[in-house]
Amino acid sequence: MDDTPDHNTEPPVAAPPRRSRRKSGGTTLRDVAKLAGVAPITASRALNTPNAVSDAILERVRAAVEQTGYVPNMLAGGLASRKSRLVAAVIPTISGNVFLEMVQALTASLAASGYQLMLGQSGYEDSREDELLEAIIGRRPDGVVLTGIMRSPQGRQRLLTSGIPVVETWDLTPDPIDMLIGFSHEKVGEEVARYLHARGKRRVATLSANDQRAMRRMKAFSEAAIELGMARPGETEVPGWVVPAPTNVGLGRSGLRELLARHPDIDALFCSSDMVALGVLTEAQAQGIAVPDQLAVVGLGDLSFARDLQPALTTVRIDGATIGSTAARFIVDRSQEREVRDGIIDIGFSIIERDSA
Amino acid sequence: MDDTPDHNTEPPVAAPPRRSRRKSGGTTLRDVAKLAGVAPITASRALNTPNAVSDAILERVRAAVEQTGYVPNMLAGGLASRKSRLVAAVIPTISGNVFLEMVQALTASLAASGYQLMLGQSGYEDSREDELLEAIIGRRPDGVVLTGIMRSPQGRQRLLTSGIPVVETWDLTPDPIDMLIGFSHEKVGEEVARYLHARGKRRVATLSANDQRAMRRMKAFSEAAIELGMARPGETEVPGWVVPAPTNVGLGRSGLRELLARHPDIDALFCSSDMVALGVLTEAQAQGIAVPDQLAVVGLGDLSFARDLQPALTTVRIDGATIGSTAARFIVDRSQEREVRDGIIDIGFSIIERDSA
DNA sequence: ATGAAAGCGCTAACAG
DNA sequence: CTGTTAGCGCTTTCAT
Repeated sequence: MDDTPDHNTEPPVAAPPRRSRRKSGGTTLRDVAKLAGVAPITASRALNTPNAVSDAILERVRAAVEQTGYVPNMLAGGLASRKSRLVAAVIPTISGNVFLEMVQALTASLAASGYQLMLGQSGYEDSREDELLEAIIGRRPDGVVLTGIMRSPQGRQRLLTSGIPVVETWDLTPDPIDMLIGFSHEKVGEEVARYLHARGKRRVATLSANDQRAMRRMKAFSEAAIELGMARPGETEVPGWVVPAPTNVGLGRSGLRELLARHPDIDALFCSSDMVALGVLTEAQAQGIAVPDQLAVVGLGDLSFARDLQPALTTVRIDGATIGSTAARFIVDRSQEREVRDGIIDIGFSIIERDSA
Repeated sequence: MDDTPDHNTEPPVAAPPRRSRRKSGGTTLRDVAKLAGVAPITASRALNTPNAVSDAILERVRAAVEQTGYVPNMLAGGLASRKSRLVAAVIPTISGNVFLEMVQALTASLAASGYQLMLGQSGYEDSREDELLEAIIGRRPDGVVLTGIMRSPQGRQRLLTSGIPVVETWDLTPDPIDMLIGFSHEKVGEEVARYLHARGKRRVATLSANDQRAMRRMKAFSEAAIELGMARPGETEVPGWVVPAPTNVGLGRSGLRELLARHPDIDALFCSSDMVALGVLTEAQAQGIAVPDQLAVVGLGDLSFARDLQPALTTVRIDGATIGSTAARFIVDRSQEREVRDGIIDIGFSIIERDSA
């Protein structure tokens, strides 16, 4: 509170040698407005809602922008409007290749609506996911796309209270945080088991990464296989080999060797990713094992190379592109206060029958 | 220009029923400060420069943060401090797999320093790159990582005047915008030609994506091959086949077929990516062509699967992880006003000799 | 070591 | 359709 003497009859003085922050030097909306001879807000409108402005002014503002090379500061805009036009995505890792299609579609769809993607990699560990979350929420993104279900209660809570639209993907849950685009990993396992059973395979096995979702697929696969009678007497589960995520071709090759050493009689193998499956195919070829007759191979992901392998890889297709573009649409709609109907969807999967099984 | 009557002797009234913007409802630094019984700036210091604050206050602020679940708004912080802690990366496409390692390393290294990555895909077209740029600069990132050299003069200019640290990667140029981490595509072509020549191959060919850098590698390869005497009389260049980027396995398979139809006698093939090379290997196997004896195959990228193929793929290794982590370091250093020495480096490449050539 | 004031560059709210 | 004003939530600058 200033102790201005009460006999001061003038409006508060503007004088006290005021400090001033260094101006960035960059062109601001103010500069543009001044040049165009309008108020800053009018220039703002000319850029953001051109219809709300007369043609003459629109023209002048555009010219001023052109002349100055003005680029709006979205940090400032975002702070004022509470719309950052940023969307964060959390994926376990980009190098597994399984999520590429989704990220690709997400980036593209968002860009088409003027949004940018912030990428975070959690590395299959729930702990890092939690850390990432704080960094993400701090940027006040207009949406968050999660790969998988957010398990950690703190994470859920944080996201919930942040009010940011959330899309969980790549899995199903009865109580999503917000929106959801996924499929049932259990069903995948069951269907693949049925698929192999129908093709006469009776001695099936699994080769899986040790991540949550892959393990659930394999468990369901094993249970369905047992149920279908594809088990030796006394066996309660199907032979399996687990490798660390993210998977790669080498793990597929060594995995097959390990499996064969323990169970030389297996006639079909469900792999947790196409990369592992490629490894299995490669090792089988190297060992002179006939695919699919001697050993049927099923992958997951339908990566771009799957159809072009020799033999062409039978695999479970997850439509990552649809997951990505739908997630983008959900978030853009939400962030523009449009209602999102059917924000919880099971996009399913399909077994693409090719030559390896 | 208010027309306040000049007989007004009172200080401007504070009264007029003032509108107020809806508060976000979220916890702000102010709330935390109030709870801790300190000024906002002190709370700010407790969080950002803990050393500048007494232990007692530090404790109280931390408790208040804990209690309220406060998450700093980095948009606001970035606006005030001119540090967004965001770094933008522009890559042609994520789906080609060649840049994955770099993106992976970039994300990880940045995250370790508290920075986040914004991903933009330009799609191998310079035009989209220009568009992206505006969106990027608008967010005032603390750095921009470009894949390849920025060709467009407007783009260069924009970046230059923006004052944002820029790292161009994956290529060399005498006049980079700012920092540079790359290698010579011409040298790659030459070295591969020499490599094949030394292994007795005399009828070499190329299978390349139509992107700028790949084409330059192939051109240099062809010229070196000619120079080395690996040409039929009158030939001015080596046989080649061009496919659209991004490459995939299918293009490799069909590419080999096309090449063989036109030049049945080729004995070595330099592919512009490991994905294409995998396609070539697959097609060769399908056709019963012996690799490397009948046909040597060299890829580029040393993707994770290269070593595990059968035959293991001889390829040109580009250390994407180093590109990514170095770029991250450069940008973090710069953004913290630390000097970056040797900001222009040629990281080279190496030919990884395996079984396919 | 702590605080008051003044913005960063923009847009929401209200008024004409 | 255009303008005024008051912030968005934080940090800088200056002062103590």
